[in-house]
Amino acid sequence: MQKAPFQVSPLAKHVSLRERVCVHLRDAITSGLLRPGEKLKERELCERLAISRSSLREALSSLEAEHLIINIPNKGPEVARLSLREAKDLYAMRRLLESFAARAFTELATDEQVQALEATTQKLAAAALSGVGADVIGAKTEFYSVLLSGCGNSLVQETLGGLLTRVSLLRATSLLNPQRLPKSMKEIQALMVAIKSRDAASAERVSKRHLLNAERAAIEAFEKQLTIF
Amino acid sequence: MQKAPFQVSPLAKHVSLRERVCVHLRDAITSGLLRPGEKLKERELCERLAISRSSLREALSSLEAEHLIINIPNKGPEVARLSLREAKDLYAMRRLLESFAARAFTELATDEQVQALEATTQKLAAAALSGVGADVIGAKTEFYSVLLSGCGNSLVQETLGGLLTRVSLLRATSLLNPQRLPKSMKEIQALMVAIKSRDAASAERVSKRHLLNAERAAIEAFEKQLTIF
DNA sequence: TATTGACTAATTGTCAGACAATAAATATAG
DNA sequence: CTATATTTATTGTCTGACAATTAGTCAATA
Repeated sequence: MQKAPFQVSPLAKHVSLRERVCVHLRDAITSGLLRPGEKLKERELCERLAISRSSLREALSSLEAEHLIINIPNKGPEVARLSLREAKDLYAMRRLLESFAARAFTELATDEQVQALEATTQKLAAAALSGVGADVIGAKTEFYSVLLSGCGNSLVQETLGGLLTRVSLLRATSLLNPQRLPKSMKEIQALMVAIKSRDAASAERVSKRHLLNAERAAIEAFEKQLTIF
Repeated sequence: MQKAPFQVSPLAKHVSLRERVCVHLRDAITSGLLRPGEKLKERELCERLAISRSSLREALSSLEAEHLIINIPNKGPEVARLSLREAKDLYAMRRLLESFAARAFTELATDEQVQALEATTQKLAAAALSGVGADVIGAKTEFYSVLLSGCGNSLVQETLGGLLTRVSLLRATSLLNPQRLPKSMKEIQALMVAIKSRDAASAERVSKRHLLNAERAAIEAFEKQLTIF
């Protein structure tokens, strides 16, 4: 080695097992591998993850605090399910935080960050056209990652990130219809325009409208889904 | 020297021990019994709470997810400390959520709920005059309890509740100066007026202004505190 | 004196196993 | 076929263990 690294990569083993388990389960939930309402048996999970019950239960405690799972006393944890009421509350709050983030990003982001956001928007557009669901989800995640990290408020960043994770609980119930995708895409591009022209007030407005539409579509799908049963 | 040993209240046997420990530690933190930066030794806590390490660590996992404590790898958990940056972020988000709650309460609350809020406001005013800190804190907690439970969005209710809990981390560092109390009180009464007259837009405005002032005072105290060292 | 280094003690992260309490599943009686 | 009794599975909690890491001690040396 020419020169020793100034700082050895702080990743990997120095991350506690509990944290790694958290991440793993979180991913499994958002990716739909674990579905809402699915029961999580401790013993089974321990075996599949090759960890002890202590570590698993600590991770579950954290996830429960994030509302990704709920713990039913003496019955055990299961993947959280969103009721219509909760979905509405979630969207209301998301509207609040996300329009704030959009405005703040417009005001604070560096030109490079705006450019990076533009890049993810184009990637998202491409994915939307290609019709590959996984790509759309990935691009959307990336879009929000850039937007949130440039909003200048890491609390909002984290909280909104958590909300988006929970929204993915709806996806697993296929409540986000691809039918809306083109319209949604146009709204996001409108937001991008507002951001590029550094029009904060407009960005906030456009973002709010976008989320109102998204909520309406989700609620509609939700109710349609309920009438099936 | 150890303080008086706390003990987990034995009430409600059907509530898990982990949950009771969570509540207990949360109270200890918000009440200032455990101060920001204070180290939490597992063994010691186990003894004082008379519980096993498993239960304690599960509770700590939850509290860490709430940002009430932070876990330093291989060193153990300690009560969270708020940086200036974090305090600012926190106030920004609080402004967002609390003004929303004020507006929503004004629009949605029943007359009984408005009356209940009015009652807590008067209790708060009395406490402010009496000058007993604990009473003020108690009344304020009650005020927010009524306000939030009437805002029609339990997610906002819970999230904002969590923020308020974290704000109490500043109190422990005596960053909330009683000097501002009279002015703060007037602002709250102005909010109450807006709510009683069912003027939602005004309630939102007044709430926002109130929080801007509160933030300014907190930041000022924060910086003054820093210059001491 | 201050720095280095080695030794010791304390604390955390993780595991394995135990057991009572509770819920689910099954069998048995009416 | 319903209702009760019994078995079984699973959770909630406790105890004890051990390696890995950190903190504290203290002597040796430059």
